[in-house]
Amino acid sequence: MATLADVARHAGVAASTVSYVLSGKRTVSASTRRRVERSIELLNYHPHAGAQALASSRSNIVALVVPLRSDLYVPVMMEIAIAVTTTARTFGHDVLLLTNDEGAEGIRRVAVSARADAMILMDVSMDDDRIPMLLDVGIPAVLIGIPSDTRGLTCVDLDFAAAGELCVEHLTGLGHRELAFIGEAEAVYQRHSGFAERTLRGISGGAAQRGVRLVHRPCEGSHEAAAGAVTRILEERPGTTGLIVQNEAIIPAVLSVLRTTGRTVPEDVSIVALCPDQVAEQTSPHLSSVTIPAEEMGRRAVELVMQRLENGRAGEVVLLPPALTVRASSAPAPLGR
Amino acid sequence: MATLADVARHAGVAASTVSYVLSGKRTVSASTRRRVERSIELLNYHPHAGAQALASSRSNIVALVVPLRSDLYVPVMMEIAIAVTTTARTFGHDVLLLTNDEGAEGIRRVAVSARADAMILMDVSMDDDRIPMLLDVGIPAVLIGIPSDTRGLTCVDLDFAAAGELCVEHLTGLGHRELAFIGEAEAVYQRHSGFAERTLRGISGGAAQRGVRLVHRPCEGSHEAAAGAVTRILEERPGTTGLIVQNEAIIPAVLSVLRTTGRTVPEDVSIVALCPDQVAEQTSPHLSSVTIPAEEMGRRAVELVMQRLENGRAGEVVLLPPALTVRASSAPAPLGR
DNA sequence: TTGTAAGCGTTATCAG
DNA sequence: CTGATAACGCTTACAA
Repeated sequence: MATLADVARHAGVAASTVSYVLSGKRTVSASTRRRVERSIELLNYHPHAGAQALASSRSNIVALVVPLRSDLYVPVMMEIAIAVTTTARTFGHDVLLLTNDEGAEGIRRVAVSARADAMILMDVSMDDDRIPMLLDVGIPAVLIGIPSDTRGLTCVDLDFAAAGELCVEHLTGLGHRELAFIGEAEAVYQRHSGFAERTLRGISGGAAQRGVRLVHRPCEGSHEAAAGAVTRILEERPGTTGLIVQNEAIIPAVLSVLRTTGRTVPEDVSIVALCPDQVAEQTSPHLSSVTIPAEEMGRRAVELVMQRLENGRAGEVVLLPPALTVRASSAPAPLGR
Repeated sequence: MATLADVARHAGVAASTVSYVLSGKRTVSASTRRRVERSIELLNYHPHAGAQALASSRSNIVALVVPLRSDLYVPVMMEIAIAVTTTARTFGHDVLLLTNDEGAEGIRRVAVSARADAMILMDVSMDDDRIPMLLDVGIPAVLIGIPSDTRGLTCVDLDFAAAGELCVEHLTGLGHRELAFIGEAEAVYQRHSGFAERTLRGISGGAAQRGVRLVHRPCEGSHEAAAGAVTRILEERPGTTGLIVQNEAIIPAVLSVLRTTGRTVPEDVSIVALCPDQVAEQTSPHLSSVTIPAEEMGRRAVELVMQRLENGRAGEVVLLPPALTVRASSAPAPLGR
């Protein structure tokens, strides 16, 4: 492998000049620039990442911490991870993948060893125990998700409260007066996942404000759990005509159970889902839904973290406004009874 | 941040001694070791990753190239990625996430800049254009998936041919004489995805060998596509009683369509899926299936690549034997007609 | 068992 | 506009 010194010698310039040609941090005359570039080409030179990291104290790596729980919807995680990676590349950064089983210790490890110069965290809970560590080591970071105390933090997330309320608004606008919310697994609420709590809050608030009835049922990812939840809702509140579903994994199961029990969507029951568009369009009928803007969340997270890397200041909280797409699963509430 | 020199000074030893205490590459007397460790603790010392990489020409990073297509089943990809990451950690390595949109160039970039010292590739096609680059730059690599020419390569994958044949064997063993195989999207075959081709080959061969009829229908991920495929199969071959499904995304749709058209599973039609256990157990009825051992594939890939990093030699191809779990979706073929 | 010292390949400061 | 050169923090022969 050719080194910078080799290139300098070959081009007949100083090592620093080669470095500056590469970084553009000072002006270089067109002629020497050309000579240097030619030598780089000829010698097939590529800077050594480790040497750069050492000399510049910049690794050009951003770490991404992904959850390894299986009770969250994987495709959204993956889409965020991919958006983070491709966006990071546009800033000349690579992405280091960390799993959450290392916990706060993983954050320390990567920060203190200077393996990464910034960090993005997914699946943030209201009182996330990684946050103290983050603030302690002082690495620029962005959270995808919003904890209860955001002081000194930069966060980005879908405005899940508004998203929940939007679902309620849509259904009540269609005349539905009894709603049910099939949410995430109980464990998700128990660990105070911000997005789950906020969604619930938005839905509850929206229902209260509009004077419509609401039940909330957490639900595991299995067909059986979904069947149980739907059955119980329809037994306890037979007047229920509007269903809001947040656990993407059980969407097919919910539809299947409704069909089995003789309810037609949307004539008897309307459904609104909180899920990626792709999921909403994979069922029959296609679901009216508030999309999870995974790509945008990943992209914005990188943009924010790069900004922090430049001018240092933190404290921004970006809430992405929800958008509801009406598809075939929601319609005016059936008349009378 | 404390440096190794700081620790050496504080402990009253040479820098090299500190280094050797950390790496264990030469014996250090218990007493000085203790002194050094105490200083490390006290000064809260952590080695600088870039400096280590420069001095040792080892980055302790393995790059993982993930596909960004959406026509492959994402949860499997994610499970592999997570298994790779956690296993890499047990070898003291971190994982750099690369997306395939950088193509072969991304491989070169990471290899020549010494950003990673090894590489794992997912979603390998029979004539993958990244392979020449891999051999050219000479970075130790492991493919998850098996190309047609494996010379000089190390690969690991489920034995998809055997898996396909196992499905056929199971169904014919139950007396089914007319089978249909609902496969991956057309595009997957067109780019010669190894796993898709091998599965098809295993199924075709198994069917021919046992003298049973077989149709193969590629299928996109949408409900509509699945409905179309199932409908067409049952129209053209009304005697079909055994279904093999490889595209995990459409499993709910296939079940839904069968129910809609009045066929009961497994009384009228038996189904065997090639999918993760989790997916097979998320439907009603639970599906008999050959599992995709995602965790094992990721883990083995890392083990193999670490082995290559140590003793250099390549050339191993590891085929994981398939295992079929009988659940509620397969039963003896209906009698006569 | 331990110390010395020469790199590793860049960056960035200081001169010119 | 360009050149020299001292860091950057660690590893690893080579000596002792």
